[in-house]
Amino acid sequence: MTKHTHDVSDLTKNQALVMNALSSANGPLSAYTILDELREHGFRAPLQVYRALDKLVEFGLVHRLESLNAFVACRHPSCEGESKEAVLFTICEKCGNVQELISESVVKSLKGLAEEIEFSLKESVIELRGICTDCKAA
Amino acid sequence: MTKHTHDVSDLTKNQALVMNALSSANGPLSAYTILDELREHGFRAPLQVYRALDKLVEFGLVHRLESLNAFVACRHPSCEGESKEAVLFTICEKCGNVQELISESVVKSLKGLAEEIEFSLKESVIELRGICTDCKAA
DNA sequence: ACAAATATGTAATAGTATTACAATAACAAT
DNA sequence: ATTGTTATTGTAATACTATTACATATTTGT
Ligand SMILES: [Zn+2]
Ligand SMILES: [Zn+2]
Ligand SMILES: [Zn+2]
Ligand SMILES: [Zn+2]
Repeated sequence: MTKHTHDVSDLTKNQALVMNALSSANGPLSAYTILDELREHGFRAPLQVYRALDKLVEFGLVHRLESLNAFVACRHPSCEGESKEAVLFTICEKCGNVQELISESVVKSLKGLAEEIEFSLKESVIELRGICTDCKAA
Repeated sequence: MTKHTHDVSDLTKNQALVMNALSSANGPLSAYTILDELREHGFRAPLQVYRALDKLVEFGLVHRLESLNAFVACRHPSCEGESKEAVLFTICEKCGNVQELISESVVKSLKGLAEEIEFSLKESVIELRGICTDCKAA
């Protein structure tokens, strides 16, 4: 039986390297950017990155941004388990800044909708595109 | 000044061909699937498809499904203009069925959230993954 | 020690999207 | 009609993203 919580000490070598690359980045990274950063640590092929990413996403430590084809370290205390239905991102189209949030009100309306149309919701992809506060000011 | 409404009669030859391919499909198609279908009509290169898709998406006649890397004809009377903030999709992970919806309640909570965090929302990507009614029954 | 399961290495390939440049067609204004 | 302008199309090459297939190594449980 797999454990239901995960921290860095649970990770394999490659997973830890990828996790570290994402954690120390100030925003989302593409798989190939991660690969390039980890070549000095022995990475040679995309699959090494993709395999690690698969696991990290499964563990809830990393999120995939579908509209960017990129990955970002989770900034929440716990996005594991059920909260995959809930997490959402804002993406600034000017500066690229990405913010991770959970909105109870959004979750509620989505679950209500799903129930209404009898759709068995497993996971929500919610990516809000626009201009962030900082860029509006400037 | 560009017109604010678009129907098939406004479209260029390539745009019309791509629109027709998507309209007659019963679900989303990838750009390369469209290309293959249109080879018999003279299409030779991906760019012919992507250029048409760009315009069709801009017109609101076609939506891009980010989590599928695919495109689908709009099934709504009018998804043009402001409603890009509002449209959402359910995607059945079993049968691949895609449904396009607008939920006032979801729109409202998203706009409320955006206002709260002072994010200037231009467009929402909302793709709900799960199991559709038909597949639950079976 | 042994078997089973998990993780890793490597190469090849498949799938998605854009850049660059040339040619053509559509359109408006002389 | 001719010119200048813009939008559209054609084509090739390239870049970016992700998976399949197969071999090897490591970890885990007994
Ligand atoms: Zn998270
Ligand atoms: Zn910004
Ligand atoms: Zn629509
Ligand atoms: Zn289904």
